[in-house]
Amino acid sequence: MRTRSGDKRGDILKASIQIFAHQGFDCAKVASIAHEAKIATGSVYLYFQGKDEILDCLFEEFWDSLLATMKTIDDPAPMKRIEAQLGAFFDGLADNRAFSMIYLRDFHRFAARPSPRQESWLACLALGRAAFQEAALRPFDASDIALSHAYVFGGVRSALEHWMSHEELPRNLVRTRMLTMAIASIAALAKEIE
Amino acid sequence: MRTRSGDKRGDILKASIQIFAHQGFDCAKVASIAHEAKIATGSVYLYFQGKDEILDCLFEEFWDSLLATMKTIDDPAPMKRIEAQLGAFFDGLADNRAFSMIYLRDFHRFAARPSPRQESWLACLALGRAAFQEAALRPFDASDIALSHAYVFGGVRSALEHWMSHEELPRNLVRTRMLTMAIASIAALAKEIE
DNA sequence: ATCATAATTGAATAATGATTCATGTATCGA
DNA sequence: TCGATACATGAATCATTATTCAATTATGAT
Repeated sequence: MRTRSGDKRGDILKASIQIFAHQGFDCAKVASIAHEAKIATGSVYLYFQGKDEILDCLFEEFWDSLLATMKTIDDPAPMKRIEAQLGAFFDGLADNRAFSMIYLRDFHRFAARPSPRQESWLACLALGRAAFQEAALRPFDASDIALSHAYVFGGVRSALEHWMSHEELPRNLVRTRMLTMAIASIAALAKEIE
Repeated sequence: MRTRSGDKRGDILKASIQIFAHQGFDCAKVASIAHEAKIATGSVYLYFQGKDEILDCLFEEFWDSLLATMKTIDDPAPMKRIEAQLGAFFDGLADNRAFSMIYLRDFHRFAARPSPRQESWLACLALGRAAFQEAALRPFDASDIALSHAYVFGGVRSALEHWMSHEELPRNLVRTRMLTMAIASIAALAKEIE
C-alpha cells in the first residue's frame, strides 16, 4: 500500500489559477499546470478528469465560498440585502486578481456545462433573485426580476473588469460607485414596473 | 488572366457568422466556413490571413455600421444622446441574433488584438465617453467616466445576453427597461460625484 | 484558338497539446 | 524484510485542424 502525501489536488488548483489567469484557459497547457504544481503531467489525471474539470472545480470553490457569505446576510430590508450581496460578490473577486481574470474570461464555460458543481452558483442566483423580488414590494414577473438581476450583475462584472485592467481609481471608490449605480438602476426599474 | 467572380469575401463573412454563432469561434473549423460559403478550404486564405482575421472583420463591420449611426445622433441634451447611443447599440445587436452570439462570446478576442480594424470601435467609445462627460455637467475625472461607461455597457450587454437565451419578455420591453436602468445609474453616479 | 496568368481547389503537411499507459517508486501490513 | 498495492512519472500516442502548396481551371488579351 501507499498513501497520498501532501495536498496535490490543492496544489493543482492553486497552480491552475496562475496558469489559467496568465495564459487563458485555451492556451493553458496541462503540462504547465503540472509543472507549476511541481508534479508530473500525468498525475493531474489522478485528481481530475481533465482540464475542464479543473476549471469547474475552481468555480465551484468560488461559489461555495460566496454562498457561505451570502447565507450570513439577513438584513430584513431587501435593498440592503442586495447591496450586501453585490458587495460580497465584488469583494470575492477583487480580493483575488488572478481568479478574477479567469472569472471574467471563462465563466461562460462553467455555466455552459450543467453539472452538480453548479449547485452553489445556482443557490447564489436564487438568493439574489429572492432579494430582488422582495425589493420590488409587489410581485414582479419572474422574467423582470431575472432581467434586472442580469443587468446589474453584468454592470458589476464589467466595472470590475474595467478596474482590473486600468486601476486608476482606488478599489473602494470603484466599489462604492458600483453599488450606487446598481442600487439606482434597481430602484428605477422597480418604480417603472409599478 | 482571370478575374474573381462573385463576392467570395462577402460569402465567407456571411458563412462565418453562421458557423461562429453555432460552434463558437474555437470549435469552428475553417473547413466548415468554406463549406458553408461553397468554396474550397484553401480559398479562404485568398481573402483572409486566417481565422482570426475573419473574426476581426466581422467586428469591424459591426462597429463601422454603429459608428455611422452614432454620428447621426446629435441631440444637444447629453442624456438624450446617451439614451440614443445605447439604444442604437442594443438594436444593432438585437437585430442580428447570430452575430450577437458571437459578440457576447468572442468580443474580447477582437478587443485584445490591437489593430487598425479597431478604429471604428474606438471612435464609438470616444463618442460615448464624450456624452457621459457632458452629462456630468461638470468635469468628471476621465477615470470616473470610463468606469460608469463600462458599468452601463456591461449591463446592457448582460441584459441582451439574458434576453437572447430566455426571451420571455418582448424585445421592446427589454429595450425600455435596459434604458431605464442605464439612465438611472448614470444619473445616480453623476449626483454622487458632485 | 492559344497563351499567360490569376483564381481556385482540396489533399497533404505540420504543429499542437490533451490524454494514456508502461514503468518505476514509496508506503503499508504482516 | 518482503510482498502487495496504490501513487506517481513523463515519454509516446493520437486526434485534431489551421495552413500550405502543387495541381487544375477559368478568364482575358492577342
